[in-house]
Formats: sequence, structure tokens, C-alpha cells
Amino acid sequence: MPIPDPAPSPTQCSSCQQRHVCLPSGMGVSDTLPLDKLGLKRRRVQTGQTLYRAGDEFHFMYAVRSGTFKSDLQLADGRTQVSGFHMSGELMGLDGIADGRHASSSSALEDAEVCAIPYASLLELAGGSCGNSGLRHAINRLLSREIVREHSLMVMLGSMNAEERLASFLLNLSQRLVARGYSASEFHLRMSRAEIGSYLGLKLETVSRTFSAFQQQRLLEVDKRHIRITDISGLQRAFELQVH
Amino acid sequence: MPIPDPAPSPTQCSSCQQRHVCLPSGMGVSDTLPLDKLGLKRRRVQTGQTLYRAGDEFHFMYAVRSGTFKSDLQLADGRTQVSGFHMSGELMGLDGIADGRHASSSSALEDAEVCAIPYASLLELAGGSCGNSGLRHAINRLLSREIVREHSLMVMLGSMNAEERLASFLLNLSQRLVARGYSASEFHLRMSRAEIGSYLGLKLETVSRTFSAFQQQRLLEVDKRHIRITDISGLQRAFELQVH
DNA sequence: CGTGGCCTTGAAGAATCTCAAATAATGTGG
DNA sequence: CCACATTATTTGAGATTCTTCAAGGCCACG
Repeated sequence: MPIPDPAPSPTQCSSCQQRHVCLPSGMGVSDTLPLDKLGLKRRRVQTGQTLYRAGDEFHFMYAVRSGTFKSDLQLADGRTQVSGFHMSGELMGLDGIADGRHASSSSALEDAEVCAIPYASLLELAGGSCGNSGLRHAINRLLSREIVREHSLMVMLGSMNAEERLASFLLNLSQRLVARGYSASEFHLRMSRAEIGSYLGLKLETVSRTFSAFQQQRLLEVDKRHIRITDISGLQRAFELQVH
Repeated sequence: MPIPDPAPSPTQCSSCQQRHVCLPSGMGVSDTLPLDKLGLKRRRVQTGQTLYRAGDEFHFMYAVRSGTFKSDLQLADGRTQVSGFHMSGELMGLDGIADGRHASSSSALEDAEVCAIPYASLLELAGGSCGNSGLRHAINRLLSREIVREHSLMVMLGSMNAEERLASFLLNLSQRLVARGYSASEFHLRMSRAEIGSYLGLKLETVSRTFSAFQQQRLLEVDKRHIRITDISGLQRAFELQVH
């Protein structure tokens, strides 16, 4: 029962609150202004609703305006693996450029809103002014950043134990929340234990046990999805890879 | 004892053997021709030598002309994790765009040769003709493909057991070799058990044991680094994720 | 022919998973 | 507003997979 999206007024990148983390990030003002010409449409997505599915034709990248998303990959046998959580200012759907179809699915973990960025227009804009290398570089950088983000994920999955993975996950969340003006030490998880587990390559029971272990070590206070980090540096120690 | 690189004559993309898999891949001829203007320099890299290191300033992307490379990520404690193996036509160094420094290191597993692609020139070329959206799209697609490639790695590391990982690795290798005109079923591994293990998130002993297990199951014949796949579809079954 | 690197194999140990059950939180329909 | 079904989370105990430690073999190379 998808509810038709209302169509709010177009959005200007140059005056957007998220411009420092979003698409315009790192671009000079002169490069940012042309982005306003895109006349980005917004779209609301309710909790649990899907923004796009793996296999869908790729036409838009999406920038999170508010709320939280998860993206997941489909495995051959139908199961899924969470490949990322996305908060305001972060871009989603970059994997669709590769072959014109989305390679992952994205759905909202809470009521959310996105900007839909038409890829074709962006491509045009990046060359149209016959010298907008700032925008071209910015786009490349965004894609490259996604590669780097996945690098750390690979390291996590390939070389870390359960405690290191969860600590790394929480510290990363904390960092991104701070960048958005929220508390570094106290926050509400938008995702379930199962989703965290899928993301970290662990079973949900292991995630739950590791939360309990951190609590016993007085690193965290955990009340369901409410987290309070009581010992950040201790957590950072847990995150540092142990030498075996 | 690095040996100074000879400087062979510049290379033309439009007439290159690798053009169908490399940078020009998927571009029309009209988009490919301008690439020749880059006047790409080649560089020889001997077995074991490093092409670039994590932290080095990023100026070039590299296309493999011949030979095989591995790239690896540095962990906080100094250890490394292999993040990819690269063969002819494949691009390396894309993670450096993100912040102007290489995020991984690359070294040759056998004597090799690369084309060095100056990023700045490429950026210029992508807009200079005031309408070269084909090239812009091609660059984005290359970056996006790298994202998709890392997706499958993440699935492998997050959801597969040792047999599935090794089977998936061998089948992927086989596929890429076929695309280059080599045998699908018989090939020589350029990397050690330890390097395979690092890539697959396994210890070298586990890799070795899994090779032995495949041999006992009559899926492979293994003689050190020489591999003969005797039952491709059996291997594909092992690769398909088991439903537990 | 000895040395070092790489690979294989065994046995014991550790980490994580599976299965199971209890509890808490949430939503539903009456 | 309550009874009930459903979902999320925690925790325990045993099974499984992978790792660790250790030893030995093979091969290339000086």
C-alpha cells in the first residue's frame, strides 16, 4: 500500500543545511551555485518503506535530508545483507551507475525525507559550463569516498572479532552523530540487533552478547536501543585491533 | 633497490588490446579517441615492487597492461589485508580520489606493466570538449563498478563460510581469465596461500585445508599454485550459499 | 647440499553459531 | 482498556567452524 509521495517545492543546494556533508561538500561556492539549477525534488519515505530495490533502473542518486536508511545487498539464495546505514547528508544509490540498475536496495528505518538527484542532469551539469571541473571532481570524490567507506567495512569483516566490530560500529555512529550536532555518547539506535548483526557479519545473538559484555566492562549502558557510552577511550581500545 | 623505470613510448587507448575492459570500456569510439591525447606513459614494475603506497599523494590511476597486482589495506596496528587482485585491463588507485592520497598500496605479484593515467588530465579531458558526457559517465561507471566489486567482497566476508569463499574466489578468477582468452579450468595462481587467506578473511592453513577438501571432493586438482577445475558446476554449487 | 620460503596436515583450543527458552515490548481486535 | 498474538531482546548450553600451535615435507636457489 505505497502512499503517493507529496511533491514539496524544489530544494536549493546552496542554502541547504546539509551542504557541508552532502553533494556540495568540498566544492567552492562558485561550483555549488549551479547545483541549484537541478531543482531537486524531495520525497518522503515512511518507516519500513523502500526507496529503491536492487534491479530497479537507476535514474536518481538520493541524498538523505532527514531520517535514517539502511541499504542491503541480495544474496543468491534470497537472503539479504545490510551494507550500510545512512543518515542526513549522506548519498545513496551510487552503485547504480555501474550498469544502470541499482545493485542494492534502500529502505527507511524511520520516517525520512530524501532529495532525488537525477543522474543525467548531474552528468550534463558537470560539463555544460565547459569548465566545471570542480563539480566533476566532487562527483568522483563522492564515489571514491564510498569505495573508501567499503574498505573499512572489508577490514572490519575480514580482520576483526565481534567486540572490535561492534566497538567500531558504535564509534563510527557516534562520530557521524557528533558531526550532525548530536551527542557523541548518548543516542538511540534506529536498527535492530539483527540488522546490526547482518551489517557486522555476526548473528543477532552475538551482537546482543557483545552489548552485554561491553556493559559488564562498564564501557556502555544499554537499554534496548538506547545507548550511553560511558568510556569512549575504553571502547577505542576495544576497537584497536588486538595483536595476537 | 628500486630500479629506475625505463620510459617507453606513450600509449594510444584507441588501439590498445585492453580497450574493451579498460578505461574506454563501454564508450563509443568518438569518446575513446580523445583519450589518445592523454599520451599515457607506461611503467614497468618488477615482482614484489610497489606501485604506490597508502598515504602517497594521489596523481595517477593505473591500468594494468600485463602481469598481476595485489592491493592491500593497512590496519591500525600495522598489519595489512589484501583488498584485491588485479589483472590486465583493470584499474587501480581509484580510492585515492577521495582525499588526494592513496588509501591502499599496490604491488606486483609478477613482472608487470601499467599505464599511468594522470587524474588531472582526465578531469580536464572530461569537460574540455564541452560535451564529453560519454567520458564523464565512463569515469563514474568505473568508480561505481569498484563499489559493486567491493559489495560482493563484503557479502563474501560477511555471509560465506570457508568453502564458499574459496569457491567464489576461484570462479571469479576463472571468469576473468576467460574474458582474457585464457582457459577457464586451468590456471596458475600468482598469489600465495597467505595472500588468498588475507583476501578471503581466512588463515592460510584454512585456505590450504579447503583446497585439500575440494580436491577430495573431486572438484579440483591442485598442485601448489597450479589449479585445474575438474567440476565447475560442483564448484558453483559449493559457491551457492547454503541455506542453514 | 643446506637453507629458507611455502605449503600441508594434525590436534587442541577459542570464537561464534545454533537451538532453545524466558522476558519484555508492541500492536491488534474485541 | 484488556487479552492475546507478535516481535525484539537476552541468556544458556552444546555444536560447529575456524584458528592456533606445532611438525614435517617439498622445492628453488645459492
